[in-house]
Amino acid sequence: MILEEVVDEIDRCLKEVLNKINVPDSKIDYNITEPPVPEFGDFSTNICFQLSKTLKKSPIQIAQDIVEEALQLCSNWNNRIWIIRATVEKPGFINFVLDKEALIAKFLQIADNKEALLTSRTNTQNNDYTILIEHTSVNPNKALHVGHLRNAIIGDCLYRIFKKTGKPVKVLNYIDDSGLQVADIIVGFKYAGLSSSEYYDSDSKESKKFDHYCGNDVYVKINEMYSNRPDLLERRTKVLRDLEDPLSNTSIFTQSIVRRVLTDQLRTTWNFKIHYDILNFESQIVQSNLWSDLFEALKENRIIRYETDGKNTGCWVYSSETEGDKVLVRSDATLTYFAKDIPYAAWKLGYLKNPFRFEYFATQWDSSELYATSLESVKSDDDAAIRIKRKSSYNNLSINFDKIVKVITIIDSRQERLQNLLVEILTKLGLQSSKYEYLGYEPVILSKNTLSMIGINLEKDKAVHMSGRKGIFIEADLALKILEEKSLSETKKRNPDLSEMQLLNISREIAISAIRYYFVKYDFGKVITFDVNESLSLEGDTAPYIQYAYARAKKIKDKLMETQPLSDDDPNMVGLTRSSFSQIEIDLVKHVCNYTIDLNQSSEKANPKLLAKYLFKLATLFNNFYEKSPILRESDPNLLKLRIMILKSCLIVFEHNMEIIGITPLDRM
RNA sequence: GGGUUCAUAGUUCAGCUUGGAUAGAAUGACUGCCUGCGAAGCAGUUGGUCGAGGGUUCAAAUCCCUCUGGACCCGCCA
Repeated sequence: MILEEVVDEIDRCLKEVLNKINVPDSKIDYNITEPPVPEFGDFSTNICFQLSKTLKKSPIQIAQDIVEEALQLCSNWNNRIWIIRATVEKPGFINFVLDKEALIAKFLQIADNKEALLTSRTNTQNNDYTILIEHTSVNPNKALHVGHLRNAIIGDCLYRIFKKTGKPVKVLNYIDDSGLQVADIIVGFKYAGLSSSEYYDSDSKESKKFDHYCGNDVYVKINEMYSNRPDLLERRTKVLRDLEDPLSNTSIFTQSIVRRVLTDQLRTTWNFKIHYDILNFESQIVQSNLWSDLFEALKENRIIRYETDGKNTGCWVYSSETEGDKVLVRSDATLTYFAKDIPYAAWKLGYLKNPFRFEYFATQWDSSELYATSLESVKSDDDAAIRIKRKSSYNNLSINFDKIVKVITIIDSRQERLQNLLVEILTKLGLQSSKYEYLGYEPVILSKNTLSMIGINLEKDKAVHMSGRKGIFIEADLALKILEEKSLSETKKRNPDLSEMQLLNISREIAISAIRYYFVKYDFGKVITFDVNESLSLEGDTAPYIQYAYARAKKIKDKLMETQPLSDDDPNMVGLTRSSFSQIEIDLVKHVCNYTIDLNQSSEKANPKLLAKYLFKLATLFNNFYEKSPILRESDPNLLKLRIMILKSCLIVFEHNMEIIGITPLDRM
């Protein structure tokens, strides 16, 4: 907030200078940034380099002219409140020095004001729109592995960023309950003699979670069996066909299996504090009229064509300029995977009439309600096989599809190509393609060490991709468990006075936070090599480091409250001069004041990584401050007041930012 | 073959969108600091011709081209 004003002030001065020397400011693309080292001041501009061509003078000459003459004549410069002086530095930079006393004085006025610290002045108040985020979308035939977790956590952080910056947002989770992978386990249960009842009670502590059982045993086993049991492959084809009829025995059985797996999957994601609003079931999208409506539109607009010769004879095909031909409808009239995505996307953007109602599905960890798509026609209350805990009526949730301004889908980068095609088609249908964004991230792969832990030994020192089919994966639940144990032993050492229950709670929160932080701090374009030992660390650039800094801050505040209730009199600068506060305090104040800028950027770029970086730096600066600026034994009352205000502001920003990343603030750890 | 993407310290990564001053963290190794607001911490040392070559520019890790190496995508699979 404050720093935005400072930059504005500099900008106003520079604009006036440009005006004086008759250069239109639109022609000059300069910036105002923080210089690399503190000796160069607090802000810096490259404007002289940009001017040197048009003015035909050397940058350093221009810099001197500006600083010594032009600036002195500016009305803005004479009325300035933040900048003490401007200096010229060798190649041609102009550096500005911030008035630290002014900064601190202003800071003291807002340091315990949440509004001022957390709200950007650029925030608009128009809430008449909705953003959709779709993430997780794991096939309901297996447990989530750490790769799925990356998807879910990125998506969830985005949701939290939008929510915290006041943007209306809903989270979707697409459930492919009629695809090949689900069919695989159904074949396992129905035709390969694998039991589906053995693990029925997923609440019992003894039994394995049903999603683990399906993914680990059934799915892997059935895929092994296919190679010498061709009859099972035929069965699968039949299962897939049966699934097209929602009232078939196979469908009803499948629905019950899918619900059980899905419930266990959600249990995992809820452990990681991930929020959803709607589950979209593919089977219902297939049953709805979305496809037929869209199919007509595609034909009418001549976007697809029926192939009468060549290798795609008998298929409906889309021809892309860049990607060649893509089959949408096979010669046996079934839809390809890609085809199913189009009406779905078009529906999300409000292009097709919404056929669904949203039915209560469950209450989540944050006590919000989760809904599922529902088609009135196929839903009957005596449908005993569909185990849904019916609450009351259908709709506490309403989405106005006319107000959707953006749909963001979080996908594995391997799907990016298909998504490109999808956008192409949407554009041809007349939809604004900028509304449909997909955010591709590189996958999570497993290190050699980790592979050998799950019984796979490689001769070469290489990491490999996870594969549900081959049983090569680390489940999200397992990663959490490993880290929980690791942090429990640490927590135990440090807190001998706490009960077992308290220790378990604390170590659990640490583990969840550590994993969430780990998956957001990397760039989307980076392949993450997951290693059970190295990835699950508790020191350095990790969530526990941040939590530790927070716990220190919180402890001081609690002690202050006990000993000397904070006085409410107006904090001011009386007795405080530049020499009384240190560089560390200024750096920390500047960083705190910078929060809204980073928050905005993170929101605009849809990138939570920036806030992870911000948070880590905040913790580092706070730890510095903690070491060098004692609070409880500070005797100078003015300095004490300043430090208390810094402490308070840090706590506010810590809590806000930690909630976005999903790091639990702990008083003790 | 066509396309996407990555390459920066022993290791894992920031920085590249929008070129700017001495390329930053973390971790590892080595060394200090707990009778002091919690040492999951702080301070210090070590460690990089930013994959190679060329081009544009006053200025290139950053932009453009070529090459090398890795990953991924390119089915009437999903």
